[in-house]
Amino acid sequence: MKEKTIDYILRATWMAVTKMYNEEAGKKDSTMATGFALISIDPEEGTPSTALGPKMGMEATSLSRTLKNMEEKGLIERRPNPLDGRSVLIHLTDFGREMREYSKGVVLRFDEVVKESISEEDLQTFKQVANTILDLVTSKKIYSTEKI
Amino acid sequence: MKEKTIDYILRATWMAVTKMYNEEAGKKDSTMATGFALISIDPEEGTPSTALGPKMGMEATSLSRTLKNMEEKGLIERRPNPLDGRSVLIHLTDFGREMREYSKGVVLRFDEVVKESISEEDLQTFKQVANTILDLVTSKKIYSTEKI
DNA sequence: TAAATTTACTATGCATGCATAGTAAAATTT
DNA sequence: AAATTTTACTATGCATGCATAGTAAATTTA
Repeated sequence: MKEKTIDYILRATWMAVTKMYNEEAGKKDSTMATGFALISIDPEEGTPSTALGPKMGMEATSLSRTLKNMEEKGLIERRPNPLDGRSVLIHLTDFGREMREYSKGVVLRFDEVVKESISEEDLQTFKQVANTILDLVTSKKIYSTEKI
Repeated sequence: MKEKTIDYILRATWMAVTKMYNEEAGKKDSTMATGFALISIDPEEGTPSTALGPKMGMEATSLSRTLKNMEEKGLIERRPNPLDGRSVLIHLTDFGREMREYSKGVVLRFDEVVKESISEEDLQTFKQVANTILDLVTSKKIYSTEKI
């Protein structure tokens, strides 16, 4: 049997985690991205949405749609930023705070189980390799940039 | 600065790879999933689509749509399977074979650069950790299964 | 063999990722 | 200060992932 490639393994692993997170979120009629956003929003004060994207690793355009859905679900309110007319401040509702706790629990539980199951040293290697791959890819050193 | 979580790192890395593959495929008006499918199709004889999904790690429903798009692009033909009236056999067109070579090049190039940049030992650890996470997730041992 | 079940797809809907395009406000340049 | 550029969104479209539902053929069961 052929050895699986790095990209295959990365994809399979992330897809499985995605599915698991969406299932856990789905138990409370939520989604993975909503959970990530909830966790990134300050529960006490308004969070500018510009702060959320980089924190979550989500692009502004995807985030905008997620926040719209979250507002429709009653998880957040988008209020104008008095300091900047272009910007919005995200405030959690009580329901949002409740769901934030749930989402944090899901993510923490996963992290705990991973840490129980894999040695600290192997996890460090894993993170370092992933970061190296990320750097290789984002530094655009792999392919030429010309259109063919 | 807080240490990034495993899920964050997995997601960021896979998303970067996805984007890169889609960019490379986009240079020839193709997509990542199409490239993966092309690589999995036998260039010489008809491949039953039941064989493709597991090989690519793609569910039947996603694969079906991808194959439909590929047929519309002229990359493949779907022919009836004389041995089974439910099944289809996927045949590459000449254009499909040409694009298959291109897609293989993209994937191989990535694999080569990764192997040049990361030690064999670290890569093995990376794969092993990813597989452990995959097992943890797919064995459903992380969360209880009740709806709340 | 007839009925029930399983298998192999196909269609469709939602979530989310990226790309592109557009708007309005802020910041910068001239 | 006016013009230009940048920034912070928002809207929308396509690709792809999963879920659900439906169809037809094959297989199994009774």
